[in-house]
Order: sequence, then C-alpha cells, then structure tokens
Amino acid sequence: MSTETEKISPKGRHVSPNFITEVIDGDLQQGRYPKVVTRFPPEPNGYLHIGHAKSIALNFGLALDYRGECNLRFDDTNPETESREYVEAIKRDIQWLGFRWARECYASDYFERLFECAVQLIRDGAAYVDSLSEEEISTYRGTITEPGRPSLYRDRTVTENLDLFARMRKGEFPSGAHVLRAKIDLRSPNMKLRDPVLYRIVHASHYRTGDAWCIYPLYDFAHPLSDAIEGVSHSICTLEFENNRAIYDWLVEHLRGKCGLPASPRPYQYEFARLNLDYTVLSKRKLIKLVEDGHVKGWDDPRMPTIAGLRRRGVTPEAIREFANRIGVAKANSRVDLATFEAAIRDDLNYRAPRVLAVLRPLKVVLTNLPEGNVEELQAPYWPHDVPNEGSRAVPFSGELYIERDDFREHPPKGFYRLIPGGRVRLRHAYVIRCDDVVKDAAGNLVELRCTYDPATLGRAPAGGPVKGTIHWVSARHGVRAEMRLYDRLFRMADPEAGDGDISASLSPESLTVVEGYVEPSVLHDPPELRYQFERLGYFWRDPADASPKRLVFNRIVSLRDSWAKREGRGRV
RNA sequence: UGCGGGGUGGUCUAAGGGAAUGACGCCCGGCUUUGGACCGGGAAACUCCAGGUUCGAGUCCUGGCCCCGCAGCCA
Repeated sequence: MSTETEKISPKGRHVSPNFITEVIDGDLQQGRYPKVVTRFPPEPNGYLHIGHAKSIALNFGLALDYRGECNLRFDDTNPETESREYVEAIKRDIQWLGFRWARECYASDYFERLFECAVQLIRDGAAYVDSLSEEEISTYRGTITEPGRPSLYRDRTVTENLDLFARMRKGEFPSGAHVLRAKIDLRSPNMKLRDPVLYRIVHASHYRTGDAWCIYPLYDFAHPLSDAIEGVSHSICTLEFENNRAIYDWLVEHLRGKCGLPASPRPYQYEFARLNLDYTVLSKRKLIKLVEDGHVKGWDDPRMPTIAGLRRRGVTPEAIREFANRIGVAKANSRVDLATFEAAIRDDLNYRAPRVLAVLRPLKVVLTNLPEGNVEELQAPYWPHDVPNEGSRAVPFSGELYIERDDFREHPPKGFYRLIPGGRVRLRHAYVIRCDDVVKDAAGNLVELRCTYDPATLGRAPAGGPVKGTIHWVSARHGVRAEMRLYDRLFRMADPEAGDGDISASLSPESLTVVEGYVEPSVLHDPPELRYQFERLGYFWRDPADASPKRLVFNRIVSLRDSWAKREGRGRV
C-alpha cells in the first residue's frame, strides 16, 4: 500500500513521520486539498530562536515533502511592540536556515479585509462593541469555575454597533475606550469562548501601515482569517493555543465564503509541543531580559539560543535542521537533553571541519637536543583516516613548543597517559618526546618542561615500546596568538524556569571563559569562515564580529566528546 | 477543579489489536599518531495505576492518579 507521500518523496524526507503528517496523508487521500499550504507566522517583535527553528523546519519541511508551499507571514497586529528591524532579522534567519517561502505575507496587509469581516460579524449579530473597562471585562468574564456575566452593552443593536465600530476606526475614541467582541458564550467552560475581544483601539502608529489605523485586530481574530485568506490547509501552532482553536473554528465557519474568503477548503489548526532545551530558556520575554540586563552581550551573543547567536557561535544550518529532525514532533510536553543538540552539531562538523593544532592554555616545552633556531616543516594531513577528504599543510616544528597544560601531570592519576616526569608522549604529526626536567619558579609554579625528542620517531614507532598518548602542540616561535572564547551552557540548572522568580540567579558563571592561546600559522591563509577542529579540543571558528586579520578571535562551537574529562569527573573547561 | 491536552528505557521518539522502534546518553570491547571519529556488543520501559473486553491490549472500554494549558484590550 503506498500513500501519496511515499509516491512523492520515497526517501529523504525533511520531516520524519508524526501525527501531523498522518493528518495530511489522510487529507490528501480524501482529496480535501489541492495542495498542502502551511505558514510560519512570527510576530516581528523579537529574534528567532532554536524553538522557532523546530517550527520552521516543520512548516517548511512539510511543504517540501508534500510539494506544497509554506508562506512566511508576519503576525503584525500589535503596533506597540513590532518593528521592521525584526522583520528583516527574521527573514535573514529563515533564509540562513536554508528555507524559502512561497509568499511573504503580513497580517497588516489584510487590515481592510479583516475590518470587513468584523463588520460582517456585526451585521450577523455575532459581534458587538463593548464599552466596559478592561478591568470590568475581566471581572465579567468570570473564572475557571464560575460562568461569566453579560456586559450591559452586549445587546446593542446592529445599527448602534455598526456606528460605534465605524467611529472607533475613525479615531473618535481614545485608546481602550471600546472594544469589539465576538458574541459567543459567556458561560462557556472554555474561557476563550467567553466573548473574546476581536478589536481594540490603539492610537499608535504601525511600522507598516503608519497612522492609517487606530484599531487593531487581535491574534484570535487575525490569525484564522489570515490563514483562510491565504488558502492555508494546515495551520500548525503550539500547545498553548489548543483552547483558541474553538475561536478559530467559530470564526472560519462564520465567515468562510463571505468577505472574499474561500468557502472551501478551509484551514484547520493543529497543535504540537514546543521545544524546551536543557540549560537554556526559550521564551522571548526571558531572552529579552537577558539582553537588557546585560547578562549576555546581545541577541547574537554566542551563548544565546537565538538563531543569530547560534550562527555567530558557528553552528551550521544543517546541524540545526538535523537536530529538529532528531527530536521529532509530538504533543507531549518535553525537555530535550542538551547532548542531543551537541551530538547533531558534532556529527555535522566532524566531516566538514579540517583538523589543525592549537593550544588553549600553553605550557612551554624546550627540546634540549634540538639546536636552537632549527626549524623543520612537517607535513600534516587535515583529515583523519575516517573522513574521506584530502589535503594537508606544513606545520613548523622547532625546539620550543607549547603544549596544553592539561596534558602534563607531575603526579598523574591512574589511567593518565599523557606526559609525566620521565615519561614519553607522541606529539601529534611529529615526534615522540620524553620529559627530563620540570622547571618551576621560586613560588613552586610550573614554568616549563625540558624534554628530548627522538628523531627516529617521525611516522615510526619508537624503539623501547609504544607510547600511550598523543598530544597537540604548537611551535612557540611560529604559533599565532589568539583569543579563545570557550562557551558553555548559559544556565547552571537544566530547567532554569523551574524555580520561582529570577532566572538570573541560575546563570552559569562559566558560560564564557576567555583564554589567550596559540594556533598553528597555517590558519592565516584560510578563508575566515572556515570551521576547524582544534585537535583534541573541539570545533572552533573565527568570531565573525570580533576577529580581524590582525587579531585572531576564535569561538568554540562545541567541545569534543571527552571521555577522559568525564572519567576525571570534570566537565569541559 | 469547569474545560482543553498529555503520560512508552535516563532524554526525545516510533508502534494504531499480533514478538515494544530508532536516536541521544550510559556501560563493555575493538580500532586508532585526536581519550575524537568509526566498528562490535550490552544494560536500560512489566508502555502512570486499577479493573474490563479479547485467543491476544501501549493500542479498545470503565474508573482513578499525576503533569501541562486556559480567567491580556499579548501572541
């Protein structure tokens, strides 16, 4: 038995099967829609984050899988919080993620039509102008356990309502003086159905329509009708809108075939669980606060879960899409392990990042048997044997090197197989060295290591038995100094929103560690956007904002899996 | 508690009356000039609970329990 989908896209789906694809398969089989039309409906009042990426991957992915289309629609019905800057940022982020919309739409383009719809509702006796105060409306709405009571304005005549609504539009009333409400059911057990507000008066200019309007539709009114106008077939949103679906259906059923809205097919709303990711927050409000309170350096701070932040961090769009695919789509509230995201990032970078040598926390090593000034150019492959790419570069080797401080232990724990006093270790792509002396200053601090290298060990096993470890290094004279920004989880707690109150208390002091390190000189000839694996350390790339030809600044995108650190009981550092 | 949703290994997620899937994580082994990657193996869910229907139930029925959402003129 082959479904429509299988015919269209037998393999390599963008969206793995879920409860929504099942609905679509059924709808297509029943011939309910000529094609699948979805939409991604951001409000331009903030930046997109990884949670939005899940929704974007779903909506655009479905359009791709079913050869349908996905519109980008800005839900710009609240002039007080929205701006063109956000529109541009959102468009850039979606494109960067690799998706293309069929049409760029704006709820604000429908304002006139939406107004007509509202008038139609009034004519049908299905909406009325209410003149209660905001507080009164709230009181009259009742509570979860008590039914609401009708406003004394609920029975205004159609003529009166029409007149009032027209005057609202004309600007005869101050902000908040009146609202338009749907006449549904004040006793409904569904709070959303207790005569929801459709329009409010807001004397504020809109970033697109300027001062053409002083009444603006609310989400509950604009959203379903925008879907209908655009011919959306499957309107996908998150779980918190489940109750709003009743309004959605009520409006679409009342107005389909009227005011230029197609009678059929009509759109239906489906809800899925939004993404929660460990050790971060994904609510616009909280993200804004992090920026405003200066806990991070901006929307594109590499610690932020925003698309802009991830992009600057160095995460690729492919990794984000792969992540979205791995976590799936369902209706159960959930919280995704950070490791899932990191694994997707590493899997992507593993085959695209050439390996180079860099040292984060330098410890000097002097090779006593290598004449000073003697420099050898070693040829080092960019790729390990298991990555099917070719290429190599020359790496200068000399008598003074830097190695990682972590790779030497005077008193090694058991299982440590890097450099120890009197011990040997392999220098990656180079020779085996032995540590002869440990030099310390008066205070007892480690200053340098004096070692001898074995010239017979280049590309060959050493005499006297194999060495256990291989460590990375950089020639002291040739290494290029670089600022290394080591990023870690933003919050200390998996669910920063769990406790009550201030999120900032659980911010991790280790979310950013800056060190001054060295990187091999070959990187100076590379394109700046190249992502590397600094061997044994992690994936890095130049910070696109702060790095310059004069000043190298690297961001750690993600560390390597480190089973030694895990065994030692430390996290990444 | 009125209504709407949801509960499957540590974490996500499949399965739609017929031997509980995959991924991440974890453990063991192999390989390795990255303690990475890769390869092999393993532990891990009596599918929230209690009944019922059935030859057979994660799937159907009944009754509970727990979690999330809804009382903005935000979206």
